[in-house]
Amino acid sequence: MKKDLMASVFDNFSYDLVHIDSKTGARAGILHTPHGDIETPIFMPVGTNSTVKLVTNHHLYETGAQIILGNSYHLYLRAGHKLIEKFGGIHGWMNWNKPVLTDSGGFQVFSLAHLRKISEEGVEFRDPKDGKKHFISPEISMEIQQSIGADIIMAFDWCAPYPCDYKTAKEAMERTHRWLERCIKAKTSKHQALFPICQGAFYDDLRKESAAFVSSIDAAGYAIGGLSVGEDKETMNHFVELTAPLLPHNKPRYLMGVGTPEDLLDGIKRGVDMFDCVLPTRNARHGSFFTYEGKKQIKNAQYQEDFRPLDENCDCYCCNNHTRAYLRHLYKCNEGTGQALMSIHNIKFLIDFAKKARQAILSDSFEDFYNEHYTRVIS
RNA sequence: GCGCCUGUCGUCAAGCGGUUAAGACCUCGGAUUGUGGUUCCGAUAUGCAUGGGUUCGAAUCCCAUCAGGCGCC
Repeated sequence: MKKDLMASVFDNFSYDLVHIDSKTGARAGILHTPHGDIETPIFMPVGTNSTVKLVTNHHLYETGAQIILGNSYHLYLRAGHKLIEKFGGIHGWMNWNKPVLTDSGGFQVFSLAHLRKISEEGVEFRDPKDGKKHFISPEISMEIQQSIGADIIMAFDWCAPYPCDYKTAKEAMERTHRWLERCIKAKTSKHQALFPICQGAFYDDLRKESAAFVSSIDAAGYAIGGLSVGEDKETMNHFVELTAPLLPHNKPRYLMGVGTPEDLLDGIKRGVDMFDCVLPTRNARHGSFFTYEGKKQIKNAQYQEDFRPLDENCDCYCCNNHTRAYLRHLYKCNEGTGQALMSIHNIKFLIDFAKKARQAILSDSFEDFYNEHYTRVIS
């Protein structure tokens, strides 16, 4: 049976594929959105509760962030999407004038597994804070995300766990597809782009089927979901390599929830354009920081009298102003300023890393860039 | 000077004759991937102020010494 071509309606979005690296297939492009252009490959900082934890907008702009994430599930619980709508959507609410992407809450179906019940209709959640029950369906997720008003909104999907038996993986994928059709029908706003999400867990045939399904929909961009959920890197790379080329070439591809500097290299190499991850901010809160020589832990004794910046090749606010010894002191004293400064560093590190990768692609030398950095950047 | 009390990891401590000498903090190391996390995991005292003694067996009982606290001259 031939499926009718569906369209996720959107205005003011387009993607220019500027250059493809001749040796690797890595892509450089520009995604145009109502709140500005996004140069890809891009790393997008995560700001679940309409703030990138510990980082002010002022510093966030300074990192060169071109787009940030919010989470519709968490914003629905607090502060409430209707309240945010009254402030002109998330841009007015948090006073951020660049693009925003909201996740649908689909991932919380996976990450808060013990607090939910899934049915064909949708998912019953329990508020982790007060235990109160809530119900989110594809339609409700669209309603929430339209009120929040991000530029890019995500389909409400079912991210299967890892490991996952074939039957469950297939069920999750098929339901994700049905939910995608419901999302498309429920979405009415034209100033937002809805990204479908490819699922299929860790089965080649399911991944191929899902990639074909989402590609049959006319959308402004496409996401690869359900990866980086506990599998090893080799496995993840295999499924990115399998999936990415099956998605429309003239649209951006977003690998959800990834990742580390080495994951960015691996993803870009396989044709991924967009990444997001909580790691830079979470790691910063826990004291570890990215450098071009690998990840390090600021609380280690070796930094007690280290007068260097976190990374000598970084020009973030933190590296321009403070030493490792000072930052270590702040962590030892449990001063939140240290975490805030290191969050700025880690975010800028990944944003710059993606930007450098982009330059390498534009000069058709991404393979050299990959080889130069891959082993160094791994801890 | 006399009397009483106390001495267990860097710190605070459990232990009251048979324990692999708890636990907490600190210190040290490691995790973290569409954020329920300033979170989670792991390591660290062959030794209980020192020296003797009693006992099959002592951080635990006895004696001496040293150190600290309190009280009285």
